[in-house]
Amino acid sequence: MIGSRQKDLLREIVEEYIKSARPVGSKSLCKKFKCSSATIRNDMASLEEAGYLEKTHISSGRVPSEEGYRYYVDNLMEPKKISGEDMLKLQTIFNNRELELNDAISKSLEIISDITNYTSVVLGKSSSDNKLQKVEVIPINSKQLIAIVITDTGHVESKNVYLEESVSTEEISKTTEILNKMLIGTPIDDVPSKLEFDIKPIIRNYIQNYEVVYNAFYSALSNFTSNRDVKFTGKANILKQPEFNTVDDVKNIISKFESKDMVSKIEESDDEVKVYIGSENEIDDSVTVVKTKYKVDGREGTIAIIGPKRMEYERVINMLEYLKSHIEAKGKDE
Amino acid sequence: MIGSRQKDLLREIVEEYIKSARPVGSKSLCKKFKCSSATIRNDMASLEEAGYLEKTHISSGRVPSEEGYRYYVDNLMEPKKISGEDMLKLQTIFNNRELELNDAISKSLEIISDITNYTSVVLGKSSSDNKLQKVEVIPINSKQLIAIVITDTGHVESKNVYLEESVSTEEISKTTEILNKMLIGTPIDDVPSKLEFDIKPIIRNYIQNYEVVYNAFYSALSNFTSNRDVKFTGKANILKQPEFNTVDDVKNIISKFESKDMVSKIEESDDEVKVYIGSENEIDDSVTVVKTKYKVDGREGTIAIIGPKRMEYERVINMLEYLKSHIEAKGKDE
DNA sequence: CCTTAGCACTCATTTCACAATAGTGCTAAT
DNA sequence: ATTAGCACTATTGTGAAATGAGTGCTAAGG
Repeated sequence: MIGSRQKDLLREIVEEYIKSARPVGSKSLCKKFKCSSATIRNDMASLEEAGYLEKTHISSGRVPSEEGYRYYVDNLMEPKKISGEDMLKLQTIFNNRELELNDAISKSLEIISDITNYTSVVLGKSSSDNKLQKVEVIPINSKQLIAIVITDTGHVESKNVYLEESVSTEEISKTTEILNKMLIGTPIDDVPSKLEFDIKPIIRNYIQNYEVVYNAFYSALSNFTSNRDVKFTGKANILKQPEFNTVDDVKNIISKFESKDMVSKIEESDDEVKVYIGSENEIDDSVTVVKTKYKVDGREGTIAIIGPKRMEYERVINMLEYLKSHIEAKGKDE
Repeated sequence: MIGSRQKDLLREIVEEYIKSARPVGSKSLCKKFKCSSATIRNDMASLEEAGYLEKTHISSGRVPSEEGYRYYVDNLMEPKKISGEDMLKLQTIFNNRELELNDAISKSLEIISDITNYTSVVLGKSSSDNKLQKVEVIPINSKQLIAIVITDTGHVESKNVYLEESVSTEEISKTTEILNKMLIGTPIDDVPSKLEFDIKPIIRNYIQNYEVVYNAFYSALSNFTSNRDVKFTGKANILKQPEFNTVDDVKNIISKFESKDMVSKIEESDDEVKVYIGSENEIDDSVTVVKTKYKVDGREGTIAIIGPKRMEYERVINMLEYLKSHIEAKGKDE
């Protein structure tokens, strides 16, 4: 248990450190707490004992520990409204009806990244409860087709289909007809199994060279589900943060950003804005990831901000909340 | 004019520096040239006079200047075949018939980036001489449609269309019919002007609320031309090069990579593999960009390798040539 | 029991001097 | 044209000394 003045002290230290990026010494807090540096030092010692503060070396000022930030985020931070200035910059984007939702999201994150000097990430995918609305097949030549899948929410994806052997036009259109008849309304995730168990037996009866056709369509239609994309904005911005002041730090964080399995590391399943400090996230111990899931008709995804642990938490959390709500509002009236 | 031994010397110095990344001293070259370090020094002085060599400080060994690299690439480098090892790694990718061309390109560049520790870039766009093959329009609700454009080479793009006011289904399908009748076979670049001058007058006669419909389709169909995409692979790899050994160097090059107008900086219009050393390229004075344009039915683009000026020129040039020819070969038989 | 003044102590940072090293340019001799 | 010899010069590394910010602890006072 820590006392009430100690809470104030912890808050003050965290906020000061967020501003200055320098260890906070006892003397600098005297005026604010109207007491001597020795008193502050005593409280600091308790807070260190409790695990909320750390020293960089034996005679340095104090720096928040991971637990310190966590305590600050959970208990001390006062939920401010998003600042008028920040809001203004984001607003213009969402007021622009011309902009498509995806572009609006990208643009917003660009702005957030620029004004905060953190890195932002958007991960999008088509919602798994999308339903298939139509399959179009367009022949390019005797061995190549294009399959186009449209979902009920207006998402379109196309895929080239290569046939091992030539197949007649009638057989293709026959297959397409069957596919449409049987697949319309099917959730996109269920398409592969439906193809295998319901469609395959039927095609077999109608189509001569059914294996060739079936295989081609199977590979074309079953890859739609896992379509995700990670987009980073402002990788260079986070490097402006003073924590990245050695070559190795910089190289390390850039490599982490390039990592292949970023999707799984970023993806968030919680609707709230969540904060993952240091070792709580999978990217890197030296950063904090603030993220949330958004969901609008037909699409869902994660938006995230990556910054140093010494991050402007209220500001970032507020901006993400604001952004999430605007994405979802804009999504609805599109 | 520089003499024959001096050419050999320049070649030797460039190659040694490429290997070691350290200024090359006169003593280290005695055995190779069977003469004393003083002789080498004399020749070095001439080469420096001629602008091909530089010193990092008054008493350091020599380093190639930009002109030195240029001379090396143009006159001294002996065009080797691509090494068996390098080739093997790339071959397996192009032998895999499953892989789509775009994926094959990405994968190859990933490999090149990994084995060389340089950064690679692919910039793709649909070829400007593509022709429109079909326009599909699919209604989502009374105010939203999806327009799908397919080109003769099998490229598909879709765009959401928002109508300002509700328009009847018949009017939409009527418009679609007109569009298809008049636009099939039109080069994709010519679509906007054809819309304005040929189609608009016709729609006016058939469609009641023609302005709403026309505007929606115009904005949907005229944005297809400029669809390009830059994809970097291995941004972190180039940082392994010893030239990036200060925080500022690293931050600087990463910022350059993030720059918005990368498309124009990377895009190459020459079919040959071209080398842009230092200030010859638009990215950054400290790097060399080796790039070439590739062109296959329906698509064209640029592949590029970015490395330090101290780059393994023959190797990179060979790999790019190899890659380009394989891309174009694979493109043909798809 | 909480607060505070005082003091000894620690560690990071900066500065300076000094030696070692690797290279050059120049001159004079071959 | 080549080379041996020598003076000269930056860079790199090392170690010692000075500075400064900040702590922990003790003892005294509310």
